[in-house]
Amino acid sequence: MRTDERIALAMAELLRRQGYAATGINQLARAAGAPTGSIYHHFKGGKREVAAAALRQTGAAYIQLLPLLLDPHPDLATGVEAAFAAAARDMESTGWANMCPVGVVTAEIADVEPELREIAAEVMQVWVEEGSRYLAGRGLSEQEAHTVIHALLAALEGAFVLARGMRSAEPFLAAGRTLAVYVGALEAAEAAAGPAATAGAAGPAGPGPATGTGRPPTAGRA
Amino acid sequence: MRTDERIALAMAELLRRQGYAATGINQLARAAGAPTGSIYHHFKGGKREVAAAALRQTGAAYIQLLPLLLDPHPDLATGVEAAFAAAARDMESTGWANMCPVGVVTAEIADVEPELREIAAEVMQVWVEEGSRYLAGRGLSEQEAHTVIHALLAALEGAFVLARGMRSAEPFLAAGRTLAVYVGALEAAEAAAGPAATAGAAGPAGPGPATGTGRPPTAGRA
DNA sequence: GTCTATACTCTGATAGAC
DNA sequence: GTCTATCAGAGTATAGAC
Repeated sequence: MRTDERIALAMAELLRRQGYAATGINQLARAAGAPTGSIYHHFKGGKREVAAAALRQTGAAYIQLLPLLLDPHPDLATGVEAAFAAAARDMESTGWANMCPVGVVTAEIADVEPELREIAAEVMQVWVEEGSRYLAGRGLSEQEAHTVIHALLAALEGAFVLARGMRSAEPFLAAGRTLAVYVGALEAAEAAAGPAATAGAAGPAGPGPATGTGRPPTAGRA
Repeated sequence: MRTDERIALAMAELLRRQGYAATGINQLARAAGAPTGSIYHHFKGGKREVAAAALRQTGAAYIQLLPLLLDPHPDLATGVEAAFAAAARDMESTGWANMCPVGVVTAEIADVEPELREIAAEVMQVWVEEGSRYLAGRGLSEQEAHTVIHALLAALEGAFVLARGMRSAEPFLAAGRTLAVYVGALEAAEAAAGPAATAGAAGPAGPGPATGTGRPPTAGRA
């Protein structure tokens, strides 16, 4: 692996464990196996530029997990619930430390480091765009895909925080269940209304398992 | 206001804007209007002890908002949606900076400051207990109250993070809508099953507005 | 490109006068 | 209890040999 890649990767790992302010250049150099001089050679902007590269890198990697986790499940609802359970297992196996660096940095220093906040915003915007495009491809309307991806990302980042504090999988499981129910109701409604409009890659995609009431959850609430 | 209260309050304010590591003692002294010596007089544990006091203080204050925000609404569903909308407005009015200090500190330094993580865990545990007790008092079963409060807290903390990064109210609105739909379905189910068991403080508490299908969202999913 | 040595600033914390 | 002066150490960043 190239040196600059090693440095950015080490930074991402440190960011999600201790945040930006608590991460020092010397510590980063040790973790990356490179002297401090190399860091400033590859990243003339110093610590901030390394963090920026780390955020972009992990942001791009994270959104690829969405199709990877949801594609195997024929209906979105069970896929969402399984994805949250998988996130819980992953975090528990790392001692409740493996949070998302983008979330950590945004929470920590959004106001004091405007440049990093801007990058976090770009990353999140990509999450929303690619995520809602994927969900639309799975049969949700554009508007509902937009709502679901926002709620999903919020629930995920928040579950990271709560699970990390309480050292419990329950935030993930509860968030996964409520979202799965919401998405399941949407899917049932779309299937009942017009399954012809969106010929997704999934096979039969009939109504849910034993829950096919075909009732949308009060589409236009507010 | 007493000096130690002023110090803890100033710390809470700094914590939610820049996190723990980036907040210095001198900055805290300036913000609290007290010299550094006073800080160590009132908090012999130094910076860490001040942060601990700030977390406990704001944690206790935040959970009181739950009944305050939900009591005015006869059904939980609209109350939840309104509460998330209120949080979005509050955050927007402060330039997307007013995050929850407990969430910030937990995300930032849960692993590097075990003592503060422990305190955050205690605060969150109180949130879960008092929150689920309140929700049970509003008619949810104990098990569902437990699930809803976990999902609600996760969605809230996560919405803070996303909204702060993207400077958008949408994470709050989307999270509020999905949770409101979930809670609304629960309420409709309970009302249809047996409205006698839980004689809450609410009045008629009939089925939801124009959505009274009385269909539980697949109670025992997993 | 890699690595060492160092300059300069700021940190948390303390001692002690008032 | 309040406040000032100061310490020892860690922080980022840089200069320059290899």
